[in-house]
Amino acid sequence: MAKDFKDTLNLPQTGFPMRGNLVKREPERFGRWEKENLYRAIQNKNKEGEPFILHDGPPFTNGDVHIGTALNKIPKDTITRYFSMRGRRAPYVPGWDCHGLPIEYKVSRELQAQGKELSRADLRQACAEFSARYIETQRAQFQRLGVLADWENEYRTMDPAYEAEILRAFARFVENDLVYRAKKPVLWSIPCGTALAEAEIEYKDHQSPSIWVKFRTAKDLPGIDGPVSLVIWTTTPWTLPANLAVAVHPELRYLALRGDSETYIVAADRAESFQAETELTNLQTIGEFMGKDLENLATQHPFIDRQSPVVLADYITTDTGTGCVHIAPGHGLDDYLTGQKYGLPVYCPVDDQGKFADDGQVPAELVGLEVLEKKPGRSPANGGVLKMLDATGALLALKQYHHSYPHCWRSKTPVVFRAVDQWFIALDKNHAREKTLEAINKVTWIPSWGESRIRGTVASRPDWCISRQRSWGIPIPVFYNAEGEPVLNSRIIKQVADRVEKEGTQFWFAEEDHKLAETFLPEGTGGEGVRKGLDTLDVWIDSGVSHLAVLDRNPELRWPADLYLEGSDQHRGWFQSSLWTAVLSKGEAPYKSVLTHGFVVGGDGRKISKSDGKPQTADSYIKTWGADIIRLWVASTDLRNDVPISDDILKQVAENYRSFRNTLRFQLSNLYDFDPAKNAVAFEDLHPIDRWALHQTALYLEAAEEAYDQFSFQKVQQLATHFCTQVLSATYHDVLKDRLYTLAPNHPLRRSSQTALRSILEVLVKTLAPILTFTADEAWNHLQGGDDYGADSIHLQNWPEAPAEWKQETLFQEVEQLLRFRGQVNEQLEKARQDKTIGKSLDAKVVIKSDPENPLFALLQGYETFLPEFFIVSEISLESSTGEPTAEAFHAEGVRCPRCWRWVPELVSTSAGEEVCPRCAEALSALSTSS
RNA sequence: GGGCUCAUAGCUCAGUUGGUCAGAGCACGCGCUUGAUAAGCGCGGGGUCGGUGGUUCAAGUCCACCUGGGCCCA
Repeated sequence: MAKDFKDTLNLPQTGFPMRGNLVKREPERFGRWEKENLYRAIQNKNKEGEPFILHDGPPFTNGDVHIGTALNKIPKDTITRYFSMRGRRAPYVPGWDCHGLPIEYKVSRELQAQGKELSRADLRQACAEFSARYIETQRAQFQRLGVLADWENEYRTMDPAYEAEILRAFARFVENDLVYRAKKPVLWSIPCGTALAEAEIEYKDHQSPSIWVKFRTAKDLPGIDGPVSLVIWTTTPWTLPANLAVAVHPELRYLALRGDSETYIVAADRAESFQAETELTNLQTIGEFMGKDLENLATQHPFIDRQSPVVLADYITTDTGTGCVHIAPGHGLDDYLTGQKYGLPVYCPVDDQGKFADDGQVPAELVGLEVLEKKPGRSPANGGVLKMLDATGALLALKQYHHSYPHCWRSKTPVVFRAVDQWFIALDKNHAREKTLEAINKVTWIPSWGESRIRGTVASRPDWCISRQRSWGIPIPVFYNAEGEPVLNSRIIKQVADRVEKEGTQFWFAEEDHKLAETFLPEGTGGEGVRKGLDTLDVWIDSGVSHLAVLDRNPELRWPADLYLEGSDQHRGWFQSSLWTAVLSKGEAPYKSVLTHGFVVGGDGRKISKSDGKPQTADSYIKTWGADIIRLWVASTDLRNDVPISDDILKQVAENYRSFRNTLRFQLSNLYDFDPAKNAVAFEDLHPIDRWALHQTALYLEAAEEAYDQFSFQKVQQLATHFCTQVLSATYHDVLKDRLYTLAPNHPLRRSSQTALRSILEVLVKTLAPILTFTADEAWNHLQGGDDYGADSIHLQNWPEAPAEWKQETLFQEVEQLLRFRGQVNEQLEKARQDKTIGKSLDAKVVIKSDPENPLFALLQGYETFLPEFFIVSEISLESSTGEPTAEAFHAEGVRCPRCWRWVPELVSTSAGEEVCPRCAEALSALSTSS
């Protein structure tokens, strides 16, 4: 019998499945968006809107999309979708960073494994193909994340037009006289005759001679009789001919140790070890200084007629050595920087072949000796230096030293630090640094500490070294005459740029030197022996001028950008390189605001590394969870900090997703017979509970909007979760079921609720759309036509608005009070359930007793007829008593209606001879007359 | 080692200018429902707010130091 009644109910109906099957179905939906060119349609919709320009930072095209890259791309998509719904013209032009060592390195390795040696031009071709391949891969992977962008007009730093812009920017720097040439130490592979980057270095165990060497002070020290020496320790004796200084730590204590005939100065913390290693006995401490007291003291080079001053360096540690450090600015980065501070030359007497040069300073005995080891541990240069030290008596001790030492990945030989001519951009000329710091002031940094972070990097960075001894990049268009003098000229660079615009940079590498010189050099200045430069530009220039190459050139965009959005590592990287190039060329920052996010870490809060075998590509997560789950994960976390990911976390996100999905599904399924045009109820006729729900919806919308405006997606997610689980599912929807299911389809109360539900669903689905792009679109189509796909996409809709009338403060406060009391009622119902007095709450009658003067009681009385439905019980009895209102639950009296399951005093017969409650009888009668 | 930064229930997070702020959701436990059902509802147990020491009548909330994590440098 009961089953028959079930057929007379208005039970929910929908084709919107409970389970999303995201992994399988999302790609279909994205395919549709592509086919219908949804991106373009959105741009057309907002053609007249106020622009909001998010400028995309280009990812490296050297592998699959990392989950961390997804963390960057998803918020960008969310933001542009949100602004697009708000009617702003928010184009999203994605880009790719194509040049650079990581790619060149990978390609070189692959070629090496195949036993191939390619020319520079051919290697570049292979790199270009590699990059192009990964652009295809990554684009598909980004699209799989639901990223809707102008993929037809994406920018690539290896596009000829883009490359030309890089060169034009460079030409401007040259024009402004900012580019200069100077030596700087780089890692150098002697057999390969080339500079190496950190990525091309392998660390291996190595045995080096470690030596303790005396640097005698040029003058005697006051209070100390006889000769005094600072003792340095080094494992690279061959760098001693290039020694120009001895460094000490300003804040370390140093001791003067008296031996038989002379005095040694070493750090106090190293004195014991010094005595042990040098086997000097009977040393007595006769003096003590702070390192800073020694500054500028002159010492004599042990075997060259030259003085080496004492300088200060705060990177000195007391882990090894003597606390006195041999400084050769041409042979080490620290040494170089220290040398810069003290105005020391960058002296490097070792030539390209790794031999001591005959420069008039290197002792004749050493000239021509090779640094590279002939046999393990046998470097002719080291041997020569040791001999000289021995001869002058400067060598205190010699020990073999085992340590990890950098080796060339290709030749497997130890690398050396060696100063090479490089190109720099001067950052202090024309007050560029001050201007840049000023520009930082005008930018909005989110979070605010981003400002101090970039300020620190900008203030402290040395001049920008822009040349790289690499192949895969933009050539620095410079010529060298027979004497090795560079010809750097903005006019030539611009001419090269014009040709690059037509055919790319490949010709520079493919064509012979003299032919290039004939083309670009003024007549008569070419001649014999002219060489083209083979250095490439630092790739940070490539991406750093994107605001010029993209924002300025794409007519849909504009300069400066409203927003840059990248990981916090980019304060030193792209944010900074873009800032400098913008200030140097336009005098202002290229962005109005900068939003940064943290990094993906594991569930334990530690960084995810390849070695612990956890998945790292975005695809690996998409394959098991689907894009909307990953997008919701992004929206669930505090992006400003580290963002943890783990299976447990994603499981939790998936639960959260299901609660959204089921909320949408409940609303959709209860609107199956609702046509707003025909069935909508006027606002003033809506039932109080429906108006309360609309008030809640207005509050939710307001808050969600504010959160979106602040890019606080996490807050959106929390608001939406609370709205769905608490406001809707646990309260509003639960209360509504009785009237939605059991009343006649056209009953005013049912239509009232459906009217509200429809409005609420629209707000909910739209506010979720920027995050749950696929699911929101799916739900929207079901709402429109009752099917998976429709002509209309949620992403073409405008942001919802809550009519002012939705806000009914008085009524809202009343219902909120009732809700608080509902908590008390639920406690009593629970008690009755535990006592087995009732099962479902509809089995209950609730007696509420109170002092009749109590305002809450008065309120309850005002809503008396609604209370059974509101508390989801069969009967409410309001009784006078004393004190605050209290509730007590009993089993309901009377009989249970087999149709609506409420307990009523008595059942009535229908025309069909069935026994139901009067309300159901009415509903059944309405049904039979309508059918 | 330096710059910036984070640390609240098992998990993701709220906690404005210091004083009922120790909260939410999820997970977990116990029930109910079987007319949102690989769903829904109710109730409940969980935290000395990373640690130590200060400032204060009063501190997750301010200060110092320490521990651990992250990004970037060295």
